[in-house]
Amino acid sequence: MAEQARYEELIRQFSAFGAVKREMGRMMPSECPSGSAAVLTLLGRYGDMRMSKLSELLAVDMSVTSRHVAHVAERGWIERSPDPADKRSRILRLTPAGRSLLDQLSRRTCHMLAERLSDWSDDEVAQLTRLMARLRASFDDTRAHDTHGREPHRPEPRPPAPPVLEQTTRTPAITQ
Amino acid sequence: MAEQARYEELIRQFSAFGAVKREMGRMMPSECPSGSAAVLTLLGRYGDMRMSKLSELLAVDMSVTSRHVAHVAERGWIERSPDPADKRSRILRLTPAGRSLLDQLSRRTCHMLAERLSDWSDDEVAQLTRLMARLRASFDDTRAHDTHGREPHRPEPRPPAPPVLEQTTRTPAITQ
DNA sequence: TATTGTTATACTCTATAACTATA
DNA sequence: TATAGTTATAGAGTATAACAATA
Repeated sequence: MAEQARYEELIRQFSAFGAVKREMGRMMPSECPSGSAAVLTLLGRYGDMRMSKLSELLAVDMSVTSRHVAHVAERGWIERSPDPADKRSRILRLTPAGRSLLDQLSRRTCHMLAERLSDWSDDEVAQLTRLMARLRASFDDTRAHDTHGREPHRPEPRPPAPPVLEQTTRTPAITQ
Repeated sequence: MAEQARYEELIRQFSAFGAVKREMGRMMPSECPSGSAAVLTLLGRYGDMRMSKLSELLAVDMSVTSRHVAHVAERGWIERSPDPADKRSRILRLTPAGRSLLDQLSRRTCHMLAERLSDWSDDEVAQLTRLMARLRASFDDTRAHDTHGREPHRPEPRPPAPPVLEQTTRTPAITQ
Protein backbone atom coordinates (compact mmCIF):
# COMPACT_ATOMS: atom_id res chain seq x y z
CA MET A 1 0.00 0.00 0.00
CA ALA A 2 1.50 3.30 -1.08
CA GLU A 3 0.95 6.88 0.02
CA GLN A 4 -1.05 9.57 -1.70
CA ALA A 5 2.04 11.28 -3.10
CA ARG A 6 3.09 8.05 -4.79
CA TYR A 7 -0.23 7.77 -6.56
CA GLU A 8 -0.16 11.37 -7.63
CA GLU A 9 3.23 10.87 -9.19
CA LEU A 10 2.09 7.72 -10.95
CA ILE A 11 -0.94 9.49 -12.35
CA ARG A 12 1.36 12.16 -13.70
CA GLN A 13 3.34 9.52 -15.53
CA PHE A 14 0.17 8.10 -16.98
CA SER A 15 -0.55 11.44 -18.59
CA ALA A 16 3.01 11.82 -19.80
CA PHE A 17 2.80 8.42 -21.39
CA GLY A 18 0.46 9.91 -23.95
CA ALA A 19 3.46 11.49 -25.63
CA VAL A 20 5.04 8.08 -26.09
CA LYS A 21 1.86 6.66 -27.52
CA ARG A 22 1.50 9.55 -29.94
CA GLU A 23 5.05 9.21 -31.12
CA MET A 24 4.60 5.53 -31.79
CA GLY A 25 1.33 6.24 -33.54
CA ARG A 26 3.02 8.69 -35.86
CA MET A 27 5.22 5.99 -37.29
CA MET A 28 2.29 3.85 -38.38
CA PRO A 29 1.39 3.84 -42.09
CA SER A 30 -1.59 6.07 -42.77
CA GLU A 31 -3.44 3.09 -44.23
CA CYS A 32 -3.01 1.20 -40.98
CA PRO A 33 -3.68 3.37 -37.93
CA SER A 34 -3.12 2.07 -34.46
CA GLY A 35 -6.61 0.67 -34.09
CA SER A 36 -6.12 -1.53 -37.13
CA ALA A 37 -2.67 -2.54 -35.99
CA ALA A 38 -4.11 -3.68 -32.67
CA VAL A 39 -6.56 -5.95 -34.47
CA LEU A 40 -3.82 -7.52 -36.56
CA THR A 41 -1.55 -7.94 -33.56
CA LEU A 42 -4.13 -9.74 -31.45
CA LEU A 43 -5.18 -12.01 -34.30
CA GLY A 44 -1.55 -12.82 -34.91
CA ARG A 45 -0.93 -13.55 -31.27
CA TYR A 46 -4.05 -15.45 -30.25
CA GLY A 47 -5.19 -16.87 -33.57
CA ASP A 48 -8.65 -16.87 -35.16
CA MET A 49 -11.45 -15.56 -32.97
CA ARG A 50 -14.89 -14.02 -32.96
CA MET A 51 -15.76 -10.34 -32.67
CA SER A 52 -16.78 -10.64 -29.04
CA LYS A 53 -13.49 -12.22 -28.08
CA LEU A 54 -11.55 -9.57 -29.92
CA SER A 55 -13.56 -6.91 -28.12
CA GLU A 56 -12.55 -8.40 -24.82
CA LEU A 57 -8.91 -8.42 -25.74
CA LEU A 58 -9.05 -4.86 -27.03
CA ALA A 59 -11.02 -3.82 -23.95
CA VAL A 60 -13.30 -1.57 -25.99
CA ASP A 61 -16.96 -1.68 -26.93
CA MET A 62 -17.87 -4.09 -29.68
CA SER A 63 -19.12 -1.25 -31.84
CA VAL A 64 -15.58 0.08 -31.84
CA THR A 65 -14.17 -3.32 -32.67
CA SER A 66 -16.66 -3.62 -35.50
CA ARG A 67 -15.36 -0.45 -37.10
CA HIS A 68 -11.73 -1.43 -36.80
CA VAL A 69 -12.43 -4.88 -38.14
CA ALA A 70 -14.35 -3.47 -41.08
CA HIS A 71 -11.39 -1.26 -41.88
CA VAL A 72 -8.86 -4.07 -42.01
CA ALA A 73 -11.27 -6.40 -43.79
CA GLU A 74 -11.84 -3.85 -46.55
CA ARG A 75 -8.12 -3.84 -47.15
CA GLY A 76 -7.86 -7.58 -47.36
CA TRP A 77 -5.82 -8.05 -44.22
CA ILE A 78 -8.35 -10.29 -42.50
CA GLU A 79 -11.24 -12.52 -43.55
CA ARG A 80 -14.62 -12.78 -41.88
CA SER A 81 -16.13 -16.22 -42.36
CA PRO A 82 -19.44 -17.34 -40.86
CA ASP A 83 -19.23 -19.36 -37.67
CA PRO A 84 -20.86 -22.76 -38.35
CA ALA A 85 -21.62 -23.12 -34.65
CA ASP A 86 -23.48 -19.82 -34.37
CA LYS A 87 -24.83 -18.03 -37.41
CA ARG A 88 -24.81 -14.70 -35.64
CA SER A 89 -21.05 -14.82 -35.28
CA ARG A 90 -18.19 -14.42 -37.67
CA ILE A 91 -14.74 -15.90 -37.36
CA LEU A 92 -11.91 -13.48 -37.94
CA ARG A 93 -8.68 -14.70 -39.50
CA LEU A 94 -5.52 -13.06 -40.77
CA THR A 95 -4.94 -13.36 -44.50
CA PRO A 96 -1.41 -13.90 -45.86
CA ALA A 97 -1.37 -10.21 -46.74
CA GLY A 98 -2.37 -9.36 -43.19
CA ARG A 99 0.32 -11.59 -41.77
CA SER A 100 2.88 -9.99 -44.01
CA LEU A 101 1.82 -6.51 -42.98
CA LEU A 102 1.85 -7.51 -39.34
CA ASP A 103 5.39 -8.83 -39.57
CA GLN A 104 6.47 -5.63 -41.24
CA LEU A 105 4.86 -3.45 -38.60
CA SER A 106 6.32 -5.53 -35.83
CA ARG A 107 9.83 -5.21 -37.21
CA ARG A 108 9.40 -1.50 -37.60
CA THR A 109 8.10 -0.80 -34.11
CA CYS A 110 10.66 -3.07 -32.51
CA HIS A 111 13.43 -1.30 -34.34
CA MET A 112 12.16 2.05 -33.20
CA LEU A 113 11.87 0.87 -29.64
CA ALA A 114 15.33 -0.66 -29.71
CA GLU A 115 16.68 2.71 -30.80
CA ARG A 116 14.84 4.68 -28.13
CA LEU A 117 15.67 2.24 -25.37
CA SER A 118 19.19 1.46 -26.46
CA ASP A 119 20.56 2.35 -23.05
CA TRP A 120 18.06 0.20 -21.19
CA SER A 121 19.18 -3.18 -19.96
CA ASP A 122 17.25 -6.26 -20.94
CA ASP A 123 16.16 -6.59 -17.34
CA GLU A 124 14.82 -3.07 -17.17
CA VAL A 125 12.71 -3.60 -20.27
CA ALA A 126 11.40 -6.82 -18.76
CA GLN A 127 10.62 -5.05 -15.51
CA LEU A 128 8.59 -2.32 -17.16
CA THR A 129 6.74 -4.92 -19.19
CA ARG A 130 5.94 -6.94 -16.11
CA LEU A 131 4.72 -3.97 -14.13
CA MET A 132 2.51 -2.70 -16.93
CA ALA A 133 1.02 -6.17 -17.35
CA ARG A 134 0.29 -6.29 -13.67
CA LEU A 135 -1.20 -2.81 -13.78
CA ARG A 136 -3.66 -3.85 -16.37
CA ALA A 137 -4.49 -7.01 -14.49
CA SER A 138 -5.18 -4.98 -11.37
CA PHE A 139 -7.63 -2.86 -13.28
CA ASP A 140 -9.34 -5.82 -14.88
CA ASP A 141 -9.76 -7.57 -11.57
CA THR A 142 -11.54 -4.74 -9.89
CA ARG A 143 -13.45 -3.53 -12.89
CA ALA A 144 -16.81 -4.60 -11.53
CA HIS A 145 -16.42 -2.53 -8.38
CA ASP A 146 -17.37 1.06 -7.93
CA THR A 147 -17.13 2.39 -4.44
CA HIS A 148 -16.13 5.97 -5.07
CA GLY A 149 -17.57 8.62 -2.88
CA ARG A 150 -20.04 10.86 -4.60
CA GLU A 151 -18.67 14.21 -5.57
CA PRO A 152 -20.53 17.25 -6.80
CA HIS A 153 -19.33 16.43 -10.32
CA ARG A 154 -20.64 12.92 -10.41
CA PRO A 155 -20.43 11.94 -14.09
CA GLU A 156 -22.71 9.21 -15.37
CA PRO A 157 -24.56 7.09 -12.82
CA ARG A 158 -21.82 4.56 -13.59
CA PRO A 159 -20.92 2.35 -16.49
CA PRO A 160 -24.02 0.15 -16.37
CA ALA A 161 -22.64 -2.70 -18.42
CA PRO A 162 -18.86 -2.65 -18.31
CA PRO A 163 -17.22 -4.44 -21.22
CA VAL A 164 -17.08 -7.63 -19.23
CA LEU A 165 -13.82 -9.43 -19.63
CA GLU A 166 -13.95 -13.14 -19.38
CA GLN A 167 -11.32 -15.37 -17.93
CA THR A 168 -9.65 -17.25 -20.76
CA THR A 169 -7.23 -15.36 -22.95
CA ARG A 170 -6.67 -12.25 -20.98
CA THR A 171 -3.34 -10.74 -21.84
CA PRO A 172 -1.27 -13.27 -19.94
CA ALA A 173 1.53 -11.21 -18.52
CA ILE A 174 4.92 -12.32 -19.71
CA THR A 175 4.38 -15.97 -20.34
CA GLN A 176 5.22 -17.42 -23.73
CA MET B 1 20.03 -3.90 -24.78
CA ALA B 2 17.10 -6.29 -24.98
CA GLU B 3 16.00 -8.83 -27.54
CA GLN B 4 13.26 -8.52 -30.11
CA ALA B 5 10.82 -10.65 -28.13
CA ARG B 6 11.18 -8.30 -25.16
CA TYR B 7 10.23 -5.32 -27.26
CA GLU B 8 7.27 -7.11 -28.79
CA GLU B 9 5.95 -7.90 -25.36
CA LEU B 10 6.44 -4.35 -24.20
CA ILE B 11 4.58 -3.02 -27.22
CA ARG B 12 1.73 -5.33 -26.37
CA GLN B 13 1.57 -3.82 -22.91
CA PHE B 14 1.53 -0.34 -24.38
CA SER B 15 -1.63 -1.22 -26.25
CA ALA B 16 -3.19 -2.88 -23.24
CA PHE B 17 -2.49 0.24 -21.23
CA GLY B 18 -5.18 1.97 -23.25
CA ALA B 19 -7.76 0.12 -21.18
CA VAL B 20 -6.34 1.63 -18.02
CA LYS B 21 -6.39 5.11 -19.50
CA ARG B 22 -9.97 4.72 -20.66
CA GLU B 23 -11.11 3.52 -17.29
CA MET B 24 -9.52 6.47 -15.57
CA GLY B 25 -11.04 8.79 -18.15
CA ARG B 26 -14.48 7.41 -17.44
CA MET B 27 -14.35 8.61 -13.88
CA MET B 28 -13.75 12.22 -14.84
CA PRO B 29 -16.69 14.63 -14.55
CA SER B 30 -18.25 15.27 -17.93
CA GLU B 31 -17.56 19.00 -17.51
CA CYS B 32 -13.88 18.30 -17.01
CA PRO B 33 -12.53 15.76 -19.49
CA SER B 34 -9.00 14.48 -19.25
CA GLY B 35 -7.56 17.22 -21.43
CA SER B 36 -8.87 19.87 -19.09
CA ALA B 37 -7.71 17.94 -16.07
CA ALA B 38 -4.20 17.81 -17.50
CA VAL B 39 -4.15 21.59 -17.82
CA LEU B 40 -5.25 22.05 -14.24
CA THR B 41 -2.77 19.48 -12.99
CA LEU B 42 0.22 21.05 -14.68
CA LEU B 43 -0.72 24.55 -13.58
CA GLY B 44 -1.11 23.28 -10.07
CA ARG B 45 2.22 21.55 -10.14
CA TYR B 46 4.43 24.05 -11.93
CA GLY B 47 2.61 27.29 -11.23
CA ASP B 48 1.67 30.09 -13.59
CA MET B 49 2.99 29.79 -17.11
CA ARG B 50 2.47 30.79 -20.72
CA MET B 51 0.68 28.81 -23.42
CA SER B 52 3.93 27.75 -25.03
CA LYS B 53 5.30 26.34 -21.80
CA LEU B 54 2.11 24.46 -21.15
CA SER B 55 2.28 23.02 -24.65
CA GLU B 56 5.73 21.70 -23.94
CA LEU B 57 4.63 20.06 -20.72
CA LEU B 58 1.57 18.54 -22.36
CA ALA B 59 3.69 17.47 -25.33
CA VAL B 60 0.97 18.40 -27.78
CA ASP B 61 0.63 21.07 -30.44
CA MET B 62 -0.16 24.55 -29.19
CA SER B 63 -3.44 24.54 -31.09
CA VAL B 64 -4.52 21.63 -28.93
CA THR B 65 -3.42 23.41 -25.81
CA SER B 66 -5.33 26.46 -26.89
CA ARG B 67 -8.56 24.52 -27.08
CA HIS B 68 -8.12 22.88 -23.71
CA VAL B 69 -7.19 26.16 -22.12
CA ALA B 70 -10.21 27.89 -23.64
CA HIS B 71 -12.40 25.16 -22.20
CA VAL B 72 -11.15 25.54 -18.66
CA ALA B 73 -11.07 29.34 -18.90
CA GLU B 74 -14.73 29.44 -19.97
CA ARG B 75 -15.59 27.57 -16.82
CA GLY B 76 -13.67 29.93 -14.60
CA TRP B 77 -11.04 27.44 -13.53
CA ILE B 78 -8.11 29.45 -14.86
CA GLU B 79 -7.41 33.08 -15.74
CA ARG B 80 -5.57 34.36 -18.77
CA SER B 81 -3.87 37.66 -18.04
CA PRO B 82 -1.70 39.55 -20.53
CA ASP B 83 2.03 39.11 -20.16
CA PRO B 84 3.55 42.56 -19.50
CA ALA B 85 6.85 41.38 -20.93
CA ASP B 86 5.37 40.25 -24.25
CA LYS B 87 1.98 41.42 -25.42
CA ARG B 88 1.56 38.38 -27.63
CA SER B 89 1.60 36.10 -24.64
CA ARG B 90 -0.84 35.37 -21.89
CA ILE B 91 -0.11 34.13 -18.42
CA LEU B 92 -2.23 31.23 -17.25
CA ARG B 93 -3.12 30.93 -13.61
CA LEU B 94 -5.40 28.71 -11.57
CA THR B 95 -8.35 30.46 -9.95
CA PRO B 96 -9.50 29.44 -6.47
CA ALA B 97 -12.31 27.51 -8.15
CA GLY B 98 -9.77 25.75 -10.33
CA ARG B 99 -7.62 24.89 -7.38
CA SER B 100 -10.60 23.53 -5.56
CA LEU B 101 -11.64 21.39 -8.51
CA LEU B 102 -8.09 20.17 -8.94
CA ASP B 103 -7.86 19.07 -5.32
CA GLN B 104 -11.13 17.28 -5.66
CA LEU B 105 -10.07 15.47 -8.83
CA SER B 106 -6.76 14.54 -7.30
CA ARG B 107 -8.41 13.02 -4.29
CA ARG B 108 -10.80 11.11 -6.45
CA THR B 109 -8.21 9.64 -8.79
CA CYS B 110 -5.86 8.78 -5.97
CA HIS B 111 -8.64 7.03 -4.18
CA MET B 112 -9.49 5.03 -7.25
CA LEU B 113 -5.87 4.12 -7.82
CA ALA B 114 -5.42 3.13 -4.19
CA GLU B 115 -8.34 0.80 -4.58
CA ARG B 116 -7.12 -0.78 -7.78
CA LEU B 117 -3.55 -1.14 -6.55
CA SER B 118 -4.40 -2.11 -3.02
CA ASP B 119 -2.23 -5.21 -3.25
CA TRP B 120 0.80 -3.35 -4.64
CA SER B 121 3.61 -2.49 -2.30
CA ASP B 122 4.77 1.08 -2.02
CA ASP B 123 8.00 0.06 -3.68
CA GLU B 124 6.26 -1.49 -6.66
CA VAL B 125 4.25 1.65 -7.27
CA ALA B 126 7.44 3.66 -7.06
CA GLN B 127 9.18 1.32 -9.47
CA LEU B 128 6.48 1.59 -12.10
CA THR B 129 6.48 5.36 -11.72
CA ARG B 130 10.24 5.50 -12.13
CA LEU B 131 10.29 3.28 -15.19
CA MET B 132 7.50 5.19 -16.92
CA ALA B 133 9.29 8.45 -16.22
CA ARG B 134 12.43 7.05 -17.72
CA LEU B 135 10.52 5.74 -20.69
CA ARG B 136 9.23 9.14 -21.46
CA ALA B 137 12.66 10.64 -20.99
CA SER B 138 14.11 8.14 -23.43
CA PHE B 139 11.62 9.20 -26.04
CA ASP B 140 12.18 12.87 -25.41
CA ASP B 141 15.93 12.50 -25.62
CA THR B 142 16.01 10.85 -28.99
CA ARG B 143 13.37 13.06 -30.47
CA ALA B 144 15.27 16.27 -29.90
CA HIS B 145 18.55 15.17 -31.44
CA ASP B 146 18.38 12.12 -33.61
CA THR B 147 21.38 10.38 -32.14
CA HIS B 148 21.37 6.68 -31.57
CA GLY B 149 21.00 6.90 -27.89
CA ARG B 150 24.50 7.80 -26.85
CA GLU B 151 23.10 10.44 -24.56
CA PRO B 152 23.71 9.44 -20.96
CA HIS B 153 20.46 9.07 -19.16
CA ARG B 154 19.53 11.90 -16.87
CA PRO B 155 18.55 11.21 -13.30
CA GLU B 156 14.84 10.63 -12.77
CA PRO B 157 12.74 13.70 -12.12
CA ARG B 158 11.82 13.13 -8.53
CA PRO B 159 8.37 14.19 -7.36
CA PRO B 160 8.97 17.90 -6.76
CA ALA B 161 11.45 18.15 -9.63
CA PRO B 162 9.94 19.69 -12.75
CA PRO B 163 11.02 17.75 -15.85
CA VAL B 164 11.26 20.74 -18.14
CA LEU B 165 11.27 20.11 -21.85
CA GLU B 166 13.05 22.50 -24.10
CA GLN B 167 11.76 21.68 -27.52
CA THR B 168 9.02 23.46 -29.35
CA THR B 169 5.73 21.80 -30.07
CA ARG B 170 4.82 23.99 -32.97
CA THR B 171 3.34 22.47 -36.06
CA PRO B 172 6.40 22.77 -38.37
CA ALA B 173 8.53 20.83 -35.93
CA ILE B 174 8.09 17.41 -37.41
CA THR B 175 11.19 15.28 -37.56
CA GLN B 176 9.87 11.78 -37.90
C1' DT C 1 -36.07 -12.89 -24.35
C1' DA C 2 -31.20 -12.70 -24.78
C1' DT C 3 -27.09 -12.35 -27.54
C1' DT C 4 -24.00 -11.23 -31.71
C1' DG C 5 -22.83 -7.98 -34.50
C1' DT C 6 -23.69 -3.58 -37.34
C1' DT C 7 -24.74 1.18 -38.01
C1' DA C 8 -25.89 6.07 -36.72
C1' DT C 9 -24.66 9.74 -33.87
C1' DA C 10 -21.93 12.38 -30.88
C1' DC C 11 -17.94 13.68 -28.26
C1' DT C 12 -12.82 13.93 -27.15
C1' DC C 13 -8.18 14.35 -28.57
C1' DT C 14 -5.01 15.43 -31.98
C1' DA C 15 -2.45 17.67 -36.02
C1' DT C 16 -2.16 20.80 -40.02
C1' DA C 17 -2.79 25.12 -41.96
C1' DA C 18 -4.27 29.77 -42.23
C1' DC C 19 -4.83 33.76 -39.69
C1' DT C 20 -3.91 37.94 -36.04
C1' DA C 21 -1.13 40.64 -33.33
C1' DT C 22 2.83 41.50 -31.72
C1' DA C 23 8.18 41.22 -31.65
C1' DT D 1 10.76 38.03 -40.80
C1' DA D 2 9.78 35.45 -36.90
C1' DT D 3 7.07 34.18 -32.88
C1' DA D 4 2.71 33.60 -29.56
C1' DG D 5 -1.57 32.35 -29.81
C1' DT D 6 -6.27 31.47 -32.05
C1' DT D 7 -9.44 29.28 -35.10
C1' DA D 8 -11.11 26.17 -38.91
C1' DT D 9 -10.92 21.82 -40.64
C1' DA D 10 -10.08 17.01 -40.74
C1' DG D 11 -8.92 12.54 -38.89
C1' DA D 12 -8.77 8.76 -35.37
C1' DG D 13 -10.70 6.56 -31.15
C1' DT D 14 -14.38 5.83 -28.29
C1' DA D 15 -19.26 5.19 -26.19
C1' DT D 16 -24.33 4.96 -26.39
C1' DA D 17 -28.38 3.65 -28.53
C1' DA D 18 -31.18 1.62 -31.97
C1' DC D 19 -31.42 -2.08 -35.00
C1' DA D 20 -31.20 -6.91 -37.52
C1' DA D 21 -30.50 -11.66 -37.37
C1' DT D 22 -30.09 -15.57 -34.71
C1' DA D 23 -30.13 -18.32 -30.36
